Amino acid sequence: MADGKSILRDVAVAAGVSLRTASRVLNDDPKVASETRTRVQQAMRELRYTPDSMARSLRAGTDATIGLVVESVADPFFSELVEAVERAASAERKSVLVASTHRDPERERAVVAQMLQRRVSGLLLVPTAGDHAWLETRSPRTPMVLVDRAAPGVDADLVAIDDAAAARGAVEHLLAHGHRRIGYVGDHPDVPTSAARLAGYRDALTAHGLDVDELLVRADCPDPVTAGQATRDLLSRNGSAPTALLSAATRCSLGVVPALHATGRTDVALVGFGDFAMADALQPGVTVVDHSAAAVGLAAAERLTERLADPGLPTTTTHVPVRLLQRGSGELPA
Amino acid sequence: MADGKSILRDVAVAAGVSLRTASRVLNDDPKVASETRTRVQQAMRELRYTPDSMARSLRAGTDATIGLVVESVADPFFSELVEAVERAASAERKSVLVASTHRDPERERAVVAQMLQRRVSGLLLVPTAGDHAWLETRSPRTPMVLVDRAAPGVDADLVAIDDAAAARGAVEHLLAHGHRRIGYVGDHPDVPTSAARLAGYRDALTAHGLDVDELLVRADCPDPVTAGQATRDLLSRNGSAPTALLSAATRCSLGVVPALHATGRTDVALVGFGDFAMADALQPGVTVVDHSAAAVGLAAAERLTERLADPGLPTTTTHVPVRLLQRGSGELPA
DNA sequence: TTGTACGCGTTATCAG
DNA sequence: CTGATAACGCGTACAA
Repeated sequence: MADGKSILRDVAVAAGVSLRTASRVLNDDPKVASETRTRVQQAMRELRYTPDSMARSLRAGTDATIGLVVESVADPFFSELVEAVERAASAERKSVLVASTHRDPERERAVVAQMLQRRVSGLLLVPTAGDHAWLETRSPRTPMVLVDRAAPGVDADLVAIDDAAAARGAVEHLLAHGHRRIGYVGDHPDVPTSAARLAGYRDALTAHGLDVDELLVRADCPDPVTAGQATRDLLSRNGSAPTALLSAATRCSLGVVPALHATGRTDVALVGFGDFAMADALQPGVTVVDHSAAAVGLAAAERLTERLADPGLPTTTTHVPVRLLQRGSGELPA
Repeated sequence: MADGKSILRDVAVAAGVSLRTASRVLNDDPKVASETRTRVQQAMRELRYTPDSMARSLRAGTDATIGLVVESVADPFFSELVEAVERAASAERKSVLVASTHRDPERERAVVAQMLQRRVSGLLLVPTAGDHAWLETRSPRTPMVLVDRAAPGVDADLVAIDDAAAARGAVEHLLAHGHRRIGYVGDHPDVPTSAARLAGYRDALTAHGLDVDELLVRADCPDPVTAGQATRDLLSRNGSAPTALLSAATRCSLGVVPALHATGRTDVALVGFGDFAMADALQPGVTVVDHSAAAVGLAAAERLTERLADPGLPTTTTHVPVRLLQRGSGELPA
């Protein structure tokens, strides 16, 4: 009757057993007479007993929560990732604590510290750029899986796409369609992911016997605005303008696409990294390397579950496959 | 040295004071000699002491966490909302626990129960459709703010946009541009938000002396696919096809826009509810009622903070203003 | 100003 | 199979 404020001791008293026994029933301990068990369970129901997660966590030393730290929860890629992680976590009856770094290493340290302090059972981290050796000294060696990119200075599991291979695939797609002057618009190479994509781009070109024209490489676009500007710059190069572009991040595509449309240069082939809403409603549709955030999130959550089960596991790197969604951008105009 | 496993007692011993004093320093209790204080703080630093949030929460009876339950974290609207809430929460030094209902009332009950059980300090809830009287019986009367829509059967704060007014504004925009046959594509009216938008649509039309042609109303589109189909249906009505459409949800726009483009009917004026990436890159740009999720999230978080400070506050409804982003869709073709 | 002792709700150790 | 009792790490009456 004491709605909600019923504690395990109340249940024990009501069922006429000791606290320990009530606890056993709560934890499905087999060593309890089935008759006693049903009596306790009945009491639990009548008292609307709800276990106190705080107390359990304090006792257990760890909380049934997984911490997820991404760049920005609002980013379409990461929000899809969050969703996948939440799905996987809830299947494991765990809650998800989220936080965004906004690419700020200090904020990253703060939110990670907060989560460790809360004794999350595991941590899923999309690291910012820069050294992460400080993570090695994390007090309770909380199981951790790096997501989407590695972090220099830390030895931990990593779940990501094979960026270099994906970029190579994208470039090869354009090459196969006859393009020879392929521009690159991407984020700074100090983000490992971006560096790998740029490397893949270069590799694909040289593997086909082409020189990389550095003037066509704009690896300095952290946001849509600069990406749009870079696009206009590239297209205005008289005589040496690219006939195709590789946009190495969704964020970049969000600037490249409008720039292409605004300048009327929809004849320029485009392959983007990461799918986005409306990509196929545009004319022409944008071919994308579909960087499934859901697949990455799911794989990361699964890896974390494995590690939680056996903390002694050697650290591994898991590459989530990507696929190219062809949407009619990519043809070389006659 | 005992890295991370240092507990407050260790600090006390190291500083040569009692546990009580160490606790006082930790909580910035003024009643402690400044000399003693610095000694304790030094000890904390040397031992790399980190307070155990679990223990504090257990003692305090409530956790420095706010629970946020939305429809789907991956939805652009809600992910922006989550981001805003997280920002506001971190300013209050609180963590955010997220969960998605996926519009499933059972899942909603489960995740809400889980959060209450975790003793979140407050709850931000985007309720599913249907009765929520069960929420009134929540054990510890956890402070709660409903977000984006009301929930029948619960008396709680609500932070949302004025859906009816926003829909009226959108329709008036189209009327002002000369349209008289305005179609409606939206979600089911059993979602209160949708019902209000539909009502606003009707009101605006009747206020202008127009009859509502029920054949132009398709309030049965919960997803982009059905919205796209509805769009094609409406446009194929010979002689009575609409010259303009109101898409009452971002999800719907994601189906309406491609349908318009695919059928080449870009002459049909469109006003959408909720902004989305690429809305202005499309030709013509889509005019939208900008339903700022960030503003809603922020306002909700602020309201929750107020209520946490004073649980006795009367419940209120806060309407977050919306604005119309004109983007050149809406003109009546000559 | 500082210290002692108890309790938050659970689980684990040991007896019986 | 079951039951007293001691922790988990911290906050707080109450006393000194």
